[in-house]
Order: sequence, then structure tokens, then C-alpha cells
Amino acid sequence: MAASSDASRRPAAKKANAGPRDLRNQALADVRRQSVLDAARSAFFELGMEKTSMRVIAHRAGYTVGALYSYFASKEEVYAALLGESLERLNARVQQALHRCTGDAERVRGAATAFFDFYRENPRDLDLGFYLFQGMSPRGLTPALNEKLNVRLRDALRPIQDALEAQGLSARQALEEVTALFAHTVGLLVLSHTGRIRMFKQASQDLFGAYLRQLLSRSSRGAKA
Amino acid sequence: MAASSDASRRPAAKKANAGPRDLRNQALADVRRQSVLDAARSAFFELGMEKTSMRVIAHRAGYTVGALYSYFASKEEVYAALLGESLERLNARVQQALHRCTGDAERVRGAATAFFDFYRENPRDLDLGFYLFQGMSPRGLTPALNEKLNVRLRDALRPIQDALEAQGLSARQALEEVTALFAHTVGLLVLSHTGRIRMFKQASQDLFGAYLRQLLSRSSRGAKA
Amino acid sequence: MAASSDASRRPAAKKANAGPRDLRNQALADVRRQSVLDAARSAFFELGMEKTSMRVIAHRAGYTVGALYSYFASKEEVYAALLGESLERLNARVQQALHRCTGDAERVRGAATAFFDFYRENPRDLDLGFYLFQGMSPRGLTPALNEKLNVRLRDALRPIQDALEAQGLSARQALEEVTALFAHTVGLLVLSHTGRIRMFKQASQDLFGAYLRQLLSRSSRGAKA
Amino acid sequence: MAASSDASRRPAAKKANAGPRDLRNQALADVRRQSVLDAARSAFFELGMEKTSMRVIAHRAGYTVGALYSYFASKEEVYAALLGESLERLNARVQQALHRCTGDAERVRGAATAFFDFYRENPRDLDLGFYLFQGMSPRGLTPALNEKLNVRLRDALRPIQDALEAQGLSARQALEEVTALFAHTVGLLVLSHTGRIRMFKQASQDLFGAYLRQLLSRSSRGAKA
DNA sequence: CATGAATGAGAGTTCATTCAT
DNA sequence: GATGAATGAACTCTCATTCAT
Repeated sequence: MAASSDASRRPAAKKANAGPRDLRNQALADVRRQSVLDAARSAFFELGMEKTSMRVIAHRAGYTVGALYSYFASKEEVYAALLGESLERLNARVQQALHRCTGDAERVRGAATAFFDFYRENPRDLDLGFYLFQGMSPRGLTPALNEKLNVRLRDALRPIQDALEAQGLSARQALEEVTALFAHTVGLLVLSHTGRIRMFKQASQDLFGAYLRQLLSRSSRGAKA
Repeated sequence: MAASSDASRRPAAKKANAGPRDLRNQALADVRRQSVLDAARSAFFELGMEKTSMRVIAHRAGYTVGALYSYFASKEEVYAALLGESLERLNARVQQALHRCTGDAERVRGAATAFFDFYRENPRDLDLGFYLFQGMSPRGLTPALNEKLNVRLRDALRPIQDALEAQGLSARQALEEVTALFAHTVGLLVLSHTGRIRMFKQASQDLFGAYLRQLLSRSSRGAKA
Repeated sequence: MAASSDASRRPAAKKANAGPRDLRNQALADVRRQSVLDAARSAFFELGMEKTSMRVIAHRAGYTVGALYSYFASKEEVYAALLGESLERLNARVQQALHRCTGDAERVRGAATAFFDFYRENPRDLDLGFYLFQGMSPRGLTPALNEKLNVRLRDALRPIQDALEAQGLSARQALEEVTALFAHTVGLLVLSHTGRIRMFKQASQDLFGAYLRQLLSRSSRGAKA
Repeated sequence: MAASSDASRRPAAKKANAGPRDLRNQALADVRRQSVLDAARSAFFELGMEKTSMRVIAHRAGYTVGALYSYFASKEEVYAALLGESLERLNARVQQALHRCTGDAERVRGAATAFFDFYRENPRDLDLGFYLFQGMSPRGLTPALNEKLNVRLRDALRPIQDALEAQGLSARQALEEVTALFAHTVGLLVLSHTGRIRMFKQASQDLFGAYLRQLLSRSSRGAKA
């Protein structure tokens, strides 16, 4: 729905009206596109953003450089796809956590912890999200695509917001709290990954737990008020 | 005590056993080194990390590219120096704020706000601190230097920690709170600069204020308890 | 008599000994070949030589890249075909102009003006003719094909030559004059399209008119002598 | 006075206030820049525009690719320099011819023939002039530089224009005639180099001579009238 | 006939770094 | 100390062409 304004480029994925042969070809294409994406992810997770060139990706995927451009119109489209995937995994994780939670407070804790843990366990996924605002140029990350990605990020936080409202917080309060929680999470993780937080000999997990406790205490109080 | 583990490299600054002539030369060298640093900072603040090449720095400083290597052994050493400077400015700002504060609670608020504002007003200084974990390679940021920089960062937070203790928090509590505060601050700023926080239609300053209020409420309660 | 010296290559068009089914297929193929050509022309006229890649042509024609090679053995064969077409249009235009002319002088003027106007109004057709000597490599423009194209170009000039002879010029004189006229035309147009002629603040049409007047004055004098 | 808007790029040539050492360095630099230019010219004359890449130029000049960019900011700057040189040679040739001519008619013939011969003998110089309007992009050929080159082209034609006026033609007539002459010249040469003129079994030189005779006849008549 | 994936070479350009002078 | 030329590897991206299916 977004991305390629240049119609002469191959699209990321086709859709309807396909015969059985088309379907097989399309499936094959998707597999290959995915394998490129896998190579890109592994390279990026291992080498980091700067060192991951199209050459490296191609080599890891077993392709020539030019072949990559059959699947992605630019390097940035690769990263956008990677981020898209990452956000899907994040959402899945959050949803999965919600299934195990019943009460509102528990839902807040469950979703928030899933969110935090996802990025704690996969630090590069955090980088992924931050690259896009730093170095990205026009092609590959259209405003539309950017918006789409933003929406998925917000989706991951939505359950927390809902649960807070369910606890009795006003819409405004819930929004404020979820934003603050997001910021706190990001801050802890960035510091943790940077190595800056070890400086205080503190585990980010403990700090997150403490913040969460305060949040829940506030929200339950808010419910009573 | 810091920097160059490779003794054959040009040092960042010379020291002892110098005659008057050496001293004058040394002073000159320092001035010039500083002018390079100024050029680097201006370039980096203006163009960002990626676009700031040694060529650009040299040009802005009125030097040739090669000349830079008389003062800095690598590009990364330049950035390390830049970060060092940045941390000094941060400390100065915090100290300055403390001079205007009397009560403990006021000291917490004053120092924390100075800290927050410094990075809010100078987003690039934040980048500076985080670049080092992203793209930097071994040379230029030795563990020793890294430690030294960490210490200065910690120095900027120390007054807050002290004021919290003065309010009655235990050493352990104060450390936890200041770390959490630091994380919250960074999280808010990163999200704000990324544009990811506008998504929630929230101003980072308001959120910071709210967090600070909660912190002070906790710490005053802690004092009474 | 023309084109493919390499018999294993796909021919530009098939001919003899075809059954009714072959005929229909052949007709279809010709239509499709033509549609590729249309796409190529539109792309080339719009984007120019450099920007018109096989990819672009294929996309505009609604084909895949590989499919183009069913109809044309190389990019250059496409251009050769394009040039061929262009020359046909040129001839048609000249012939059409002649229908409206009666006297010999009028025929000279009419044909020459048609020639000039054709290229003035369609600058890309001029480019087409000149690309072939500049960048083209062996394949695609065989000497035989080149000769064939030259003949069609000459055909477009022939009526002028004939009319000059009819006015009384010797065969040799007529040939000289028509060649000079051709050169003058091309020179004016090239300069005009380059923007180099605006430098003299002169319109190419005025200059063409002046040249034509002189030519007719010469030829009528030649007739009397 | 034109070209490099990006001040961090090295200029084409420096000027004043130079010590003896600077002078020698500058001389050396000029020699080297010239040698790059020579390589570029030879490559271009031999291989044509399309096949002459920066790599080829570098290789012929005995440099690495990157080294070229010490002397020229882009490929197009190389071509602009080449064209500049070419126009200087053209002007020199025309001036030299004028020294040997006394009467006005003779001056017209001498200058015009020098112009014609220059491009006849060096066909690639003609290509050079036409490349710049075809494929050139923003960098390297600024409007200012383009104007400067245009002026030099015009300078080469000016003596002819002056001589025509001296023969008695009005300024307007002289301008028209010189423009037409220029067009005729270019047309003959383009056709000749393309091989399109051999088709008429005519030598471009004869045709040029004929045109010149007519021009002189017109201008002498114009003088009498 | 048509597909579309893949090749492989090549394009222009940038970069941190080195080193003889 | 400073120059500035030079390196050499790296970068993203484009292209005409091929070929198994």
C-alpha cells in the first residue's frame, strides 16, 4: 500500500487473480525474498547497521548484488522490510502475553513486560527502529510506509493503554502513562545496550520492575479516586 | 591515564618536562587542536554524524585533511574528544543550576531539569553520546577513555543523587532513583528527537515534569518514613 | 536483404511458406512487435536516449524485459527499427507536401520545407538518426541495414533533387544543391536544439527561409543560363 | 569564476599570493591536472563519450580512480575542461589564420575555413561541444561555466562577423550570415562524420567551398548595393 | 512466446588514512 | 607541523543480456 512510487520496480508482493502456476512462482518469489531478508537480518544483527552493505547481504543470501534489486528497490527498502517484520514480531509477543492475563492490572503488567522483554532480548530490533529516522533518504521509506510502521508500533502499546483505561484512568491519563512507560522502557534499554547503565551497577530489569510497580500503584489509586 | 594504548600514536596532549619554548609550542598546539574541535562540532551539529567527514572538518577548520592527523589519530578520536567536551558543558550546566537552589527537593528538581534541558536543547549532544556504541570501532575509544567519559557523565548526575540522599533516601534508593531518572530522561529525548513521541501528541517537557513530581513525592515520602 | 547476418538470431519479421495458422500468429507477432516499438518510441521521445533502458521499454509495453528479446535481438535493433519508422514518416510527410505543389520551384520549396519542418517539430527523430553513429556497437545495425536506412533517407530528398533538375540544373548541380540543403537543414536544427543558435538571437526558421530563397534564386538562374 | 559551488572541493586552479614553494607545487599540480586532461582527451577521442569512464581515464593517466577527484569534482567537470581547451584551440587556430589574411573577403574566407578545418580535422571536438547539452547534469557545468564556454565559441566566429561588416554588410546581415555559415558548417561536418554525406558521394570540403563562394558573392554585392 | 530471476560487469562517487616532501 | 596527492577499498545502484522454466 505504500513504498514503490516507481512502478517499473518490482512490487514487494503480488496479490489476486493468479493461476496455479503464478501461485507457485509467487510462493517461490516470496521464499526468496524472505531468504534475502533473513540474510539481511542476520548480517545486521551481527555486524550492525554501518557494516551491513548490500554486498554483504547479497553474499550471505547467496546472490549477486544486482539480484537483490529484484526484491528490494533500495537498501532502505530492505531496512523498512526488516523493521516491518520486527514490529510484527513485537505485536505477536504482546498479544501472546495478553492471552495469559486476566485482570486489568495483570494485563498492564503482562503487556508492558512483553514489550520490554522483546527489546531487551533483541537489542538490534531497537536499533532498527531508530535507524529510520537517522539516515534514511526518500526512496524506500515513503511517508505512507513510515506511517504504517508507526501504526504497528502504536498497536503494540495499545493493549496497555486499554488496560489502563479499564482500570479507571481517563483516556488522557492512560495516554500519558503509556507514553511515559514507553519512554522509560526505551531509555532503560538504550542505556543498557550502550553499556551506560552498567555504570550504575544496575540491572535494567529491576528498574523496569520498579517503574511498573509505581505505575500500577498510581493507576489503581486513580481507579479509586 | 586515558586514551592511547598505542604509544606510537600522537597523544591528545603532552605534559611534563618542557622548556619555555616547548610550553609556548604546546599552548599553540592546544589552541589549534581546539580549533579543529570547534570545526568538528559545528560540522557535526549542522550536518549530523554521517555527513561529517574528515574532509569537511578539515575544510571548516582551515586545515588540510592530513593536518588533522597531527591532532587526532583517527576520526573516532575526534568524536571522543567532542563527547568529552560535551560532558564538560553538561556538568557546567548542572553545577550552575545548583547554585540557584537551596532546599534538597529544589536541588533535585534543579539539577534534574538542567540535565534534561541540556539534552533537550542540544539534541546532537545526545547523539554524540550514543554514537559510540553504534558505529565506533576499537581505535580512538579505548576502554580507559570510555571509563573516563563515563565518570564525567556520572558526575553530572551525582548532585541529584546526593540531594536525594539528603532528603532521606538510602544510598541504594538514591542510586536507583537517579538511574531511573536518567533512563526516563533519555527515553523521552530519544523518542522526542525521533519524532516517535509526537505520535502520542505529547510534549516531552510535560512528561518530564510529571515524572519529576512523582519522584519528588516518592522521595519526600521516603524521607518521612 | 537486410538486418540479421547472424542467422541464429530472431529475425525482425518472417515471410514465406506459411499456413493460415502461421499467418495469424505472424500477424499477432507483428502487432506485438509494433506495440513494443510504440512503447520504445514514447519512452525515447519522453526520456531521451540515455534514460531509456530495456526495462523502461518493457514496462511501458506491458512486457517483461526478457520478452523484448523475442522481438528484438538487442537494444540497438530496437533503435534501428525506430529509425526505420521515423524515416517512413519523413517520406510520407514529404510525399504529402508534394501533392499540394505544382510548379517546379514550388515543389522544391514544398519538399524542402516539409523535410525541415519534420525534424524541427520532432527533434527526437533527429537524435535517432545520429545515435546510430555515436554509440551503437556492431550488433543490431549491420551494414546492410544501415544501407537500407540510408536509402530511405535519400528517398526523402530525391523529390527535391528531381525538382531541381526539372528546373534545369544538371544532375551534378542538383545533387550538390540537395546535399548542401540537407547539411544546412541539419546544421540549423542541431544548433537550434542544442540551444546554441539562440545565442545569436536568430530563429532557425527565418534562416531556413533565407537559405531556401537563395537556392531557388540560384536554380532559376541556372535554368535560364 | 564558475564551477565549484561546494567550497570543500579543490579548485581548478589557484592564483595569487604564492611563495616560491607554492608556485612550484602549483606548477606541479597543474602539470598533473593537465596529464589527467590529456588522458581524458585521448580516451575520449579514441573510445568516444560513452565508453570513456572515470576508471578508463584514471588508468590511462596512471592514477587510481579516487585520485582524479583531486583534480576534478566530477566526470562532467572533466568534460567541461576538455571543451574549454578545445575552444581555446579553435580560437587560436582562427586567430592564426587571420594573421595571414589582408583584405576583408580574404579574412572572411580565412577565418571561416580555419573554423571549418578545425572541426573537420578533429571530429571529436565537435562531439565535445554537443555532449554538454545532452547528458550533462547539474554539477560540473554550471550556467556560469556554460555561458563562459558559449562566449568562447562566439569569439571564434566574431572575426568572420566583423569582416562581413567591414565588407559593407549591416550588423544584422552580418549576424545572419555568420549564423547561417555556422549552421552550414556544423551540418556538413555532422553529416560527414556520421557517414551520411558519403551517401551523396560528395566531399564536405567541396560543399563548404561552394557555400563560401556564394556567401562572398552575396557580401560583395551587399557592399556595392 | 513469455516469464522473471539472475548474472556480471561497470557506472560515478566518497572515504579514512598514509606519507614523502 | 602541515601539505596535498594518492591510495584502495568501499559504497549504492543500473544495465543489457541470458536462460531454465
